[in-house]
Formats: sequence, C-alpha cells, structure tokens
Amino acid sequence: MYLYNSATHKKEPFTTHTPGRVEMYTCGPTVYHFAHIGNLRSYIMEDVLEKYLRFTGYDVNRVMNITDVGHLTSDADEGEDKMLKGARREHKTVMEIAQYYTDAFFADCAKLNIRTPDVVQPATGMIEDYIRIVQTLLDKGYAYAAGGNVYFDTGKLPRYYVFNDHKEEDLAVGVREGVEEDTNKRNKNDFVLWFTKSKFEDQALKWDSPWGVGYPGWHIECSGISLKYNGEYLDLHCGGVDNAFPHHTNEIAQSESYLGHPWCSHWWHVAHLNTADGKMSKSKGEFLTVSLLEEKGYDPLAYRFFCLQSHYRKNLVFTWENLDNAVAAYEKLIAKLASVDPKDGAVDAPALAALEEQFRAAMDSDLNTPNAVTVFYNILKAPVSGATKWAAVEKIDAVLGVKLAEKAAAARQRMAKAAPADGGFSVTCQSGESDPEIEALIRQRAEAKRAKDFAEADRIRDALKAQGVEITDVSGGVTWRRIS
RNA sequence: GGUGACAUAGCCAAGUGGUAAGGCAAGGGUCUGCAAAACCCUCAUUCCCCGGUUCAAAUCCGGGUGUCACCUCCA
Repeated sequence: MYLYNSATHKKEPFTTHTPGRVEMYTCGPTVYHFAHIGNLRSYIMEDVLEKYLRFTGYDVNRVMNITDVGHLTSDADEGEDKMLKGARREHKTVMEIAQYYTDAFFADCAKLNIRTPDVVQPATGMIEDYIRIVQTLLDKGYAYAAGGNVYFDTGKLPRYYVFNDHKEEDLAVGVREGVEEDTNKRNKNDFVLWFTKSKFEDQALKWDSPWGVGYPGWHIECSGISLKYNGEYLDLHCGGVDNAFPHHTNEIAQSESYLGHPWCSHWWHVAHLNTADGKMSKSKGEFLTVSLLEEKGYDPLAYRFFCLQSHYRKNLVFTWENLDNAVAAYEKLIAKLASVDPKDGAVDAPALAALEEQFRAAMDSDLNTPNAVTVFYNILKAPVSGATKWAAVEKIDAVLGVKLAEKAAAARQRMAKAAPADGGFSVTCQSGESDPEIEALIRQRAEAKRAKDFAEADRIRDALKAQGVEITDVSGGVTWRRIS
C-alpha cells in the first residue's frame, strides 16, 4: 500500500516497525463545543484508513487524545481558554463541559459510522507522564526554564522543520492581533512545555509540578499519550493539515529528543473542508454540525459518502448543492442494490475476488476513495449473480462504511411490504412512518384512478405535494415520503 | 513577507508519458392515463496560461497566474 507521507513529501510504501502491526495515533477533538462537519471529515477519513489497514490484515492499535485542557480560544481569539470559555457560556464546570462534548463527539462519530479508537485518553489524566517527559528534556538539555515557564529549545535540534522549509527569521510571530511575542524564548520557534504563568488569569485546571503550579503545554499531551499507549515507535500519526506546523513539528521535536531515536515514520494529514468563503469555523457563518444536517433531513451517512467522493489530500468545498449531489448519488446506489436479488445464484468466488482487487488497487494508491466508490458502480454493472454483487458490496463497504447493504436490505423489505402477494392495495411510507390522513387521501386517489377520473387523481396528488408529500405508484400500491 | 498544497465539463471527481474513468445534473428515447422510478442513448478535439523536452504531455522541465492552508488555538 502506498501512502503520501507529509514528512518526506512523497508517496511511499507503507511499512511498520513491527511487521503486521500498526501503531496509529490520531489527534482528537478539543471538547469545548460541538465538532463541525469539517472536523469530522478528518475523523471519517482516518476511520476509512484504519478500517482498510485492518482489511488488509494488519493488527491496528489506534490511540486518540481528548483535549480537555489548556487550549486558547479559537478564531476570534481574545486569549481566553477554550474550555473555560465554554464553561462560562453554559454555566458549567470545565470538567462537565469536557464530558458533555466528549459524549457529543462520540455520538456524532457513531452516526457517521466511525469506529471508536482502541484507546481514548483525556489529556488531563496523564499529567504525571508529561511532568516526567519535561523533566527528562530538562535533564538532557533540550529544555530550559524562563519567566516561570519551561520551554523547548529548538536551537538544540539539527533539523526542526520536518514538514516544510521555514526559516526562523521568516516566521511571522504575532501577526495576528492580540498575540504577543513571548520575550522569554531563546529562539523564535521555541514552545512551552509547562506553563505556570498563564496568559489568562483564571485558568481553571492547574497541577503541582517541580516548576510550580501550572498546566501542560499543548503539544506535550499528544507525545505523552502516544508514548504511553503506542510505545516508543509510532507507525502512523494522523490529523488535520493545520496540525502539521507547529503542533506535529513540536511533537516530533520533543518526542525524539526524549527518546533519543526516530519516533514516527509516517505522517498523514487530511485537507480541510472549506465553505465558499474559506475555512470552516465555529464562529463564522453557519455552524455546520451533524445535528444540523439531521435537522435538515440529511442522513449523516450521506455526508460520509460525500467525503469519500473526494480525496483526503484535496480541499473540499462544502455547499448544500454539493451535498445534495452526493445525496442523490448515494440514494441511487442504495436503490440500485435494492433492485438486485441477493438470493440470485451463488457467490462466484473468482468474480468476487476480481471486484475486491479493483477496490484494493484504488485504496492501495494513497487511499483513493473516489476510485474506491466507483467500484460500487462496477459491482452493480458486473455480469455476475445477485449473490456475488451483495457479497462484493458488503465486503468493500466494511471499509467505506456507508451501510449500503443494510439500507438496501431495508428498502427491499419495504418494497415487499408495498407489493402484497394477495393482490391488495398497500400504502407505505419510505421512512416507515404512518399517517392515517395521508393514507386516506392516497386511497381516495387510487379509487379515482380506478374510475379513470384522472383529473381528480392528479388533483389529490398535487394537494399532497403542497403538503410536502410525494407519492410514487409502484406495483400493488403506493409509496410516499416527505420532501422539504 | 515566508512556507506548503492544489488548479480537469454546469457540479463532484479519477487519471502522474501513449492519445480524457466514474458519479450528479441536463437533453433525447422506452415504459406509464399523466408523473415518478427504472432502463437505453447523448454530453470535455481537451485538462489555468506561456514556453521547453519528446515520435507522443493533462501527465516531465522552466516561467507566470489563481485558489486554499500554515507561520497564533484549530480537523
């Protein structure tokens, strides 16, 4: 399998330190608010990566942090702690906020069919580990104390910039309003390992340390958590592109300095989901969450499908029109599979293997999910038995995770119900809902049709449409659904 | 200002030297009382621009232009 490695800027064969096993770390959410669908794009793509690695036979140990401490506010940044700001907004304690949004995050993940990582570790649960790492970095001379804080000395490294070719003098420090240069730093790009002097007066969570009461720097949490649960050699580190610098760069600096040997061989970054005006954020424009999608009548899995249609290293622009496009494609795919009889013939093993091979070829090429999705179409068009088609769809959907077989099976059940064997007339709602008033109208229309009074039949259909109900004649009855 | 990624039809999108996959939308047809659905057909002489290399370039090289991101918390 070839994957693009941000650290080398090349597609490389993916290899692991221990053959057959992948130590995988993914940066998790900061739990001060709901995740927006842009955040979730990364988790969807990471989920596909993880599932594909398992599909190809790897034993995967996936670790994720939950950032529940120490982040500054986002976007409209006034130098306030995100967690604290969230707590104040909702009159809750910081830990209540963290728990609430952690739960909300995993609820969103479940709706998007994202597997929960093997290890999920809140940052606040590992303070002693961070202190030990910081102390070791001080002992080894990679860190220094100044102005009450402990800093990492990037000047001690032969190569600090891993992902790009920044020159220290070109770094624009404090370009943004409200961000001031820290005069305690020896080098412009030094970063804090442990704070005792908070920028904000009322930092909520503090711990005792050899350097005074304070809290850990942002970057140390990921190093600490990964070192504990993935061990000294990490195979795959994932996250959004925005994390590459400085967060991942700093993780590498502190982890390798602490360990004294190379740490993570492969870095995998997911590009952003943008809106028409640029980067998606929580404070600008519409706050796009999974819940909002659901309120608007979208299936979260249609959003997952939307993400799969694009490559993970390419910016994706979110518009409602683009989502609708994906929804139409997704629903057609389900309908197509639903029209295939799973009991048709036997599973043709060689044909199944050939279809699976197409899928592997796409995925092996830097996780090319757009091409992997086209394999669904190839399966449906292939001259093979229905049983083979269902088996092939189920096989690759175990990785892509859009629940095609499950949805198609449900659609088949509804179709069976809508076409009773006794020749009667049935009225079925596509979402399983039942509404006597609507059903009565539909039956009235059927009567009018039987009497060849098509004007009356069309009048009733138009009246239903005006109420937001669309009906479709099928053999043996009518199905209906609500449209927005 | 520096750094990086990207630029393919109305839209999403693959393709990394051999003559533009796939999907959505649209148009035409079959079917249907009419619709819808389904099925069939059509839909980029051309890949941001200008040079170069080559028998051959969307693909390689050079130079532009544009978009986005990062340098400050962010997926």
